[in-house]
Amino acid sequence: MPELPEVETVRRGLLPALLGRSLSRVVVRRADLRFPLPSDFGRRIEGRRVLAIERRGKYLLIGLTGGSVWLVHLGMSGSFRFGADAGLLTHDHLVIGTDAGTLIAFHDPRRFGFMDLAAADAIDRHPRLAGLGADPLSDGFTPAYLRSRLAGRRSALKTALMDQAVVAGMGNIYASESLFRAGLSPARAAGGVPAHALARLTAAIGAVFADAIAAGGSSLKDHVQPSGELGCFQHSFAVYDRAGQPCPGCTCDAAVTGGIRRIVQGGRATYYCPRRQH
DNA sequence: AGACGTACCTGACCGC
DNA sequence: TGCGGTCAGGTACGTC
Repeated sequence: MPELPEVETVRRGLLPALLGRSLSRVVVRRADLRFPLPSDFGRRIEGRRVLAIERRGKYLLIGLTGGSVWLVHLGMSGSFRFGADAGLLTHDHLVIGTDAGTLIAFHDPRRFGFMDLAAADAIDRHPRLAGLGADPLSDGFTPAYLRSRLAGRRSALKTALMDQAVVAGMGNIYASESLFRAGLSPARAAGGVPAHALARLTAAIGAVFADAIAAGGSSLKDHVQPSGELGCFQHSFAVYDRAGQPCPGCTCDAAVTGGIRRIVQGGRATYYCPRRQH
């Protein structure tokens, strides 16, 4: 589930429950996520107060009193779940109780998620964050930036966009969606895209992410889903997982043209419209 | 440095 | 109903 828009939605959902609160009780039920939790993880965050919840790319940065930052990556299947007081589920690996009485579980069936603790004054040098490219919601994400990062790259444009050093927070779904919105073929050589097309792409990425966050935010009004999960919302995609269907606004007959095409790039599924993306 | 394949883990789904 | 194969929105790491 989690690409940038989902992580941002999770961040916003966690804010009212955690900001300014103490993590009064922390129970580690499974320490072996994608990587082992830091030693004494539970003891080291227990009793700390949450000063800030930020996001860089797909990483959540939860600033705590005592000068440490709790770093969270949701991996492929991680989520935070309210309502753990009604009972824990399989794959609730971490349970947090706040001084307001809220219980929040970190739930991750595939255990591709991971966490770390870092010193706040050295957070920029954290190995997971140091190599991240510009976040598309930041001022630094410009056509000129994208051009400098893609220059000389021979890989396919879609593959390059998913490199976290190029677009922090880009994932497989929104890479296809952004390229559709920009009218660019995912198979183009990344280094050969002209400036005017990169300007379109920069805007398309921003718009696709903004729309997805808006959709998440609106469906998150009650901010606890029926499942109790944060950040899981229905979102309709223009091309992703729609092979054979007509793309939005298409005038051609999908039965004749074949509609949206699915290809595999770097082992990942890519969806695009061969007639409207070049 | 960049590009590519593989590994990690569980669950859902499909065809037989 | 059961079983094997395939696929899934993530990153890291070894190798070329």
